[in-house]
Amino acid sequence: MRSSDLPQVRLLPLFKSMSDASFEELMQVAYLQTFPAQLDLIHEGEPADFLYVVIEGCVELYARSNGREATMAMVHPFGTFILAAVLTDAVYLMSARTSARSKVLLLPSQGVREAFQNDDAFARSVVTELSFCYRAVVKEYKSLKLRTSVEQLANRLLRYNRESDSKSCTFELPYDKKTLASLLGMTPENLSRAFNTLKPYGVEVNGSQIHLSDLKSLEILAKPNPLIDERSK
Amino acid sequence: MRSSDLPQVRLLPLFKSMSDASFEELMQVAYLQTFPAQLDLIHEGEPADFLYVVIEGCVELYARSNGREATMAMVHPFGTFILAAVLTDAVYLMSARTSARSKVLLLPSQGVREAFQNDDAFARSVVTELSFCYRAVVKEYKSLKLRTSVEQLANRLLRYNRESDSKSCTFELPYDKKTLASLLGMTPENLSRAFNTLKPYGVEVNGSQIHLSDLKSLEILAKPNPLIDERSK
DNA sequence: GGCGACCATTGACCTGAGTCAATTCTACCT
DNA sequence: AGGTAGAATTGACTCAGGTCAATGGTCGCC
Repeated sequence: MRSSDLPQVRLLPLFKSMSDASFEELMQVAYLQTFPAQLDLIHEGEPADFLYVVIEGCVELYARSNGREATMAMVHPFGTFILAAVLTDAVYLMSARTSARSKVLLLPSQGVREAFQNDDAFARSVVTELSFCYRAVVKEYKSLKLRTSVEQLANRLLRYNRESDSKSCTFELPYDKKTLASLLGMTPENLSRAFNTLKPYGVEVNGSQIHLSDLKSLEILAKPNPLIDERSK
Repeated sequence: MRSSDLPQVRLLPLFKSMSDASFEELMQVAYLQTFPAQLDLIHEGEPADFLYVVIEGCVELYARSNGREATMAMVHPFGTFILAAVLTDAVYLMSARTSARSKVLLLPSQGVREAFQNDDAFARSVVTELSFCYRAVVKEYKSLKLRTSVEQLANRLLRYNRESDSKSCTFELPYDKKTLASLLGMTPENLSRAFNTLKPYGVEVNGSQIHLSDLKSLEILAKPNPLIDERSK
């Protein structure tokens, strides 16, 4: 790992309050690598050798079973993945591939567990991050169980709009539609139809450009729920 | 809390390696209560005032949104719930009600967070428990996304059979069928039909008694996956 | 013992979503 | 500019699962 990258990493929430000693020790065995898009990083079932931190780009977590594949989550800077497996020295439950060209920090599990033991501040950051990931999955699970496809898409669009700081109600979809469909638990065909269903509610689609011309009516349909849709809650 | 209950609690994985001092401090503000069945304990959206540990009985975690309700998980002795909300001082994401008459330990959030800060052994147990809960939800989420209703039911039956130590392939359903249906993400009517679909695979139902007379063939249908169905992985 | 409430089951029907196939669109490559 | 591969869309069809309604079963309670 190049020392010029260190300051950037040092400031991440996960490492910010760590002692200098633990940080240096951990970074001595860490790798910071840039991967092209669509590269498989890990496979479910493998022992958790590394903790991953996304520094740039975007990583897709997915899983396979019964002959099917589904996108489980997308990880953006500066999220981690597979923290629970690393801490309990278990196997990965999900596979991961880069969705775009991405810069990723790899921390050997053993080192993470040692730092966790030795550095209380780090331990606290880890618990915060773990709780955050946990709650994020619970929200996804709730969304899938309690909403129809159209409601899921509507809420997703409202969320992307909220998170794009533009006031114009226009934004880019962060992933291609195939990935978005899998993330929402549907087929690309059905996503396409869901967009059509939302047309009367002011959802205008042009490639990956979305414009929401009638927020009020879209919200009535979507019934957004902070306990599902707000990242921070 | 009665002091006669203390030894039992002291031996739980979560508290076993805690220092005597921290344990006593935490227990001084704890409640151990027995609740009748079908009693609401907490509601999603409320601030996380307590961490809950199920000592006896069974607690159902459920959520509501968009006019629907779904069972998210069942908690058995000696599982905890709402740990992530307590640690991050957030609101509950799920509601909880007793499914049977249950003995539950209530630990004030503030006390848990203090013990977490002051007692490293406890902090480690907490992280283990949190990771375990996290991975359990990921498995549920995978199951829901990757399996049909019938596959879900088949795997659930195989699991209950595995966990009942009887060699006879006969066991009791742990909850009533309504709850099981909601847990598996379907209606009671459809659960009933799913049982019928499984009849040719040796699934014999008599009220809440289940007998599996052809494990081989059921497994071929279910395609069990350790990364979804094994609690310990 | 009989009543009532609730759960479970079954059937008929409907709807949402997946599948398959054909077509269009887009981006990229030469 | 033309060609190609992959993505997105559309239509027709199928199927899984939900809804509604009727019936049967079980349990607790008076």
